[in-house]
Amino acid sequence: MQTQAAVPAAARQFKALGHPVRLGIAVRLAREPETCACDFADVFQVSQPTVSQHLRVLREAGLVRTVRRGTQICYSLDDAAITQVRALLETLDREVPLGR
Amino acid sequence: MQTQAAVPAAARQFKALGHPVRLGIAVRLAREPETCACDFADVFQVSQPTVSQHLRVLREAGLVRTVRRGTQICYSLDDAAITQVRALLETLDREVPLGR
DNA sequence: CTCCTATATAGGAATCGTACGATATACTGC
DNA sequence: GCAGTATATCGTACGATTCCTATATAGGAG
Repeated sequence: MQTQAAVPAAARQFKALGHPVRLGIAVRLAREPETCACDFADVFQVSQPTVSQHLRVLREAGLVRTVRRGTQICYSLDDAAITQVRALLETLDREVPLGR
Repeated sequence: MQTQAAVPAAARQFKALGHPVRLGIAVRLAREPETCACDFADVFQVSQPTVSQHLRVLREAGLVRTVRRGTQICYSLDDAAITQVRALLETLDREVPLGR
């Protein structure tokens, strides 16, 4: 039973996803892994430092990984972390299906 | 494809779950539906008004429903909302399983 | 109506989050 | 080395969040 001790860590992850720009970044990374940081500023209409800061929040929550590719840095979702968040959310749900 | 427009609404829900007390309340409500508000103050070691405020955040995010039962007010998770959050999270996950 | 319990709201203090412009760091290519 | 591009960090302003105490509101019992 993870349910008790996992709460603070999971709360940090939910918090990280709790901003439209960061959730938007996550959604985009799901569709297009290894997206480089520079692409987000245009898409979300915020400055480069703001993007960088949001990426840092996601990184510190363990939700994304990075790979340097020459001068640019490419971000991807950390599948293990996403699965973990999903797992907690499933414990909240009594309408279990949705399995796709 | 909900993915685009659903982001701001979902971000609000993630944000609501992004606090240890509120996530803790949600976890507890999953195990014990119709828990009355007064029970939470003891469990989470915060004052009654603080609990009330956290419950308000959850309510305004659409994550919980309330039922008045005499002088006390009982909270339950809104299963539809939880399922919705889960759905968005599944679009982030490539390791689909976990279906229980 | 009065008293008691349960919950919500108001007000305020401390802290955190979010955005920006300016600047620093890191890599590439010459 | 220097110049250019890509990211990160610094500094800072402003608004939001979180928690408390004090107070208001709502319902039940007498």
